[in-house]
Amino acid sequence: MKEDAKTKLALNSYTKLMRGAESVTVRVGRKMSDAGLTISQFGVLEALLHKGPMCQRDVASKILKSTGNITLVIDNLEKQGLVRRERSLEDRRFCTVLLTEKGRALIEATFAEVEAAIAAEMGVLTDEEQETLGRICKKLGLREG
Amino acid sequence: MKEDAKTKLALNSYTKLMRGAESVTVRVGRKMSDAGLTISQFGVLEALLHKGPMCQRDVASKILKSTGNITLVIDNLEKQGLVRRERSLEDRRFCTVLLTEKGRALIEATFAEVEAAIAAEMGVLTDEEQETLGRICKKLGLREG
DNA sequence: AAAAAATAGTTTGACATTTAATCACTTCAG
DNA sequence: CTGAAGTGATTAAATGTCAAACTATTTTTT
Repeated sequence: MKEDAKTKLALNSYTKLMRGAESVTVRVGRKMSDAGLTISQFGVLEALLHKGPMCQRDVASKILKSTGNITLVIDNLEKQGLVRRERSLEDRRFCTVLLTEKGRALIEATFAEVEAAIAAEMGVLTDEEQETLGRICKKLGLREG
Repeated sequence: MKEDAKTKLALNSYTKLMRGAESVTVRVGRKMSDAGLTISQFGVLEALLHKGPMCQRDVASKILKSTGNITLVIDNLEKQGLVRRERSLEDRRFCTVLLTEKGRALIEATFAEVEAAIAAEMGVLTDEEQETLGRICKKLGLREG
């Protein structure tokens, strides 16, 4: 294959990848905003639900965002009474972030809806296509840089 | 297949799709920020380069952003002298957005780099994988809602 | 022609995001 | 023990993002 055609193929599949991912993100994200949560807020609550309380640094790495960002996201969640900060006593640099009851109820309900939405989105693909997509995307994500 | 396993498969391929897309976006985006452009700014300049001058509404739909957003992005590009607005004389509601010479030079150089980066990213996949990925992602992007 | 509807763009307000600077606290070396 | 270096969190500044309200202009209705 000529270099030119190779580049064309790459650009083409890149564009479809981005459009497809964006498309799914928007539609799934709607479930989160219906619950009054942004994507980041959802990510934080979901991490706390499934991994338990953790410090902000861990939250940040879990949802792939900067720690500066997390401070603000957690500020906003705290204002809504969905999470609570606890300054660690052993090492006072750390904050442990915990779900409140209200936060737990909200994320449990919302997570179920989001999960259903994801299943519906991916459901337009056959099982085999989903497996293939997963395998190919994993290759794309592996590289460091 | 049980419903539960189906959901699991969907969540799994969804996660890999998002991680893969994010990963590629970050690495390709680095080429843009090296040129002092944000992803949105790059998108606007690229549209103008390849489609010619157009009004803001068309720019917005081209890069899938809101018109309120485009106003700001173009404001910032204009400040940097990369684009120019011209209020249409036939219908004064429209602004035509044009590349300046400086803008054209910058986007031509940057586009070449980005194109190369995309080719490199997608190059970890075989040609067949790229075709398959494109086909599957297209299915994901088609639905409305 | 006047009123109503539609359209392009702008503004505003709330949140997100990154990078870099800074603060608070802990650890470690001398 | 004390000063330096390291680490978690916060803050600040710049940009982006959307939705919703608003302005200006044009088109459509009546």
